[in-house]
Amino acid sequence: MSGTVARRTQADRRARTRGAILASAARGLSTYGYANLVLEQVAREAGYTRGALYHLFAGKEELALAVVEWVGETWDAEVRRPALSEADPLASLLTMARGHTLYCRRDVARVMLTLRVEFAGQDHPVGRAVGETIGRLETECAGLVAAGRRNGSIPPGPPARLTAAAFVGMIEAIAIQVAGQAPHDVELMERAVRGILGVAPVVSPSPATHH
Amino acid sequence: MSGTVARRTQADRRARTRGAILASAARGLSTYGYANLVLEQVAREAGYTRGALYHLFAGKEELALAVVEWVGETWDAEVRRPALSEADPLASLLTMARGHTLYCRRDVARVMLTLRVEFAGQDHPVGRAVGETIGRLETECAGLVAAGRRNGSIPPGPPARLTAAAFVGMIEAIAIQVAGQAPHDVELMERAVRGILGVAPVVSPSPATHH
DNA sequence: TTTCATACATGCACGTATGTATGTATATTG
DNA sequence: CAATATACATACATACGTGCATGTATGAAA
Repeated sequence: MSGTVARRTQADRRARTRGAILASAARGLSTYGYANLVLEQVAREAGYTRGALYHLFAGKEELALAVVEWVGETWDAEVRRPALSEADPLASLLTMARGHTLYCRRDVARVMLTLRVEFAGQDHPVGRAVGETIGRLETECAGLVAAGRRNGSIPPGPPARLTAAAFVGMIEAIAIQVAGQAPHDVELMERAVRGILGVAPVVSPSPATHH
Repeated sequence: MSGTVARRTQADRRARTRGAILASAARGLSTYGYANLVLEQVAREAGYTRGALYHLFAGKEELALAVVEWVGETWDAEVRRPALSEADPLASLLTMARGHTLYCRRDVARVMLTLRVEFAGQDHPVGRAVGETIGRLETECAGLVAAGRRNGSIPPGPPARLTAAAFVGMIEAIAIQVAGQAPHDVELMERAVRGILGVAPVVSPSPATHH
């Protein structure tokens, strides 16, 4: 009722705190990775102490898992679903790459890459969670590649699953590498995707152009 | 003189031990990263204890720096120099990408990527060393891109420096993503490089081909 | 307004990994 | 073969961060 924020319900308070800590943890994981992440700092940057953090999350591992899930959901909504709504498989893949480029202009975007690299050689719940998320994405992209090849929009090439793996790893790398360098980030991303899929460049590759 | 290894000079002994620890540390950094690397394990896998390690290296940081230098040198000899000996800039870039793909079939290859990701957001000597190495490489690749565009083998596109950054980040990612999946790793790598550079695919991209 | 539950803060115990100091074996020099 | 330096092992001190237990304040319910 009142315009002020003075009167707040417990549930709202809890959710707000949880969100702040989650966002802080996402930034921290992006920047420092899991091992170097110090919970004291996470809590302080969110405006709380470790007490609040341990009240809302069972521990460091649960916190990281929650961040992974959170980032995964926003990525799903902002990148994956819009891409899948395209009619053509090739268009879906290109839209996904473009969307990811825009998504990566924010700082939390590195979370997945950071965690995946950090836990690549180990058997850790957080690493598994990231791996499963990426794995599902790869499977889906493999389906798009296969469909595109069937309908002729994508020429044949290496196995769809492997092509999809290269596609996912590549858009992750490029997006971060050239993040924010608009408009070239999108341009380079599209070029790379077309390259991986074996689709010819949009601009005439012929040297006969007027110049 | 004698064929046995029983009689060994101190310098030789030192160098051998140093090499073993360096190799072990490289594997460890590849797999676990810097923060998760535990020196006890590094020494043990090399056949020594932490005593030997601390006798040869000032500490964890110096060890990591030595690994970075060591990996950088092998990469320089096995990938960069052969690539630069190509006549055409485009050929150089393609050879570099191919060479890196083969290089990444070994386990130590991840070292650079792992460290770069881990120290991306921080100001750490090891991170700086990696960053400088990659930076020099990017500068060199930017020169190749510019040269290729001048002589017409590479079509125009985003700024050379940015294109080079995307190139380097991408070959790192793809090589690791599809490492060892011969022969598709090389195929996907070449496709991606051509894509980034805007060069048309080798196989006829025209839909008019016989099918 | 009294009572309870929940959000959050503070302080301590524990494990773990680094770095260093000390001890022992192997190689070099006279 | 003595004497010394160097390669390496072992033992200890220290720091740091997590997890948990306890204490305090704020919102809900009677």
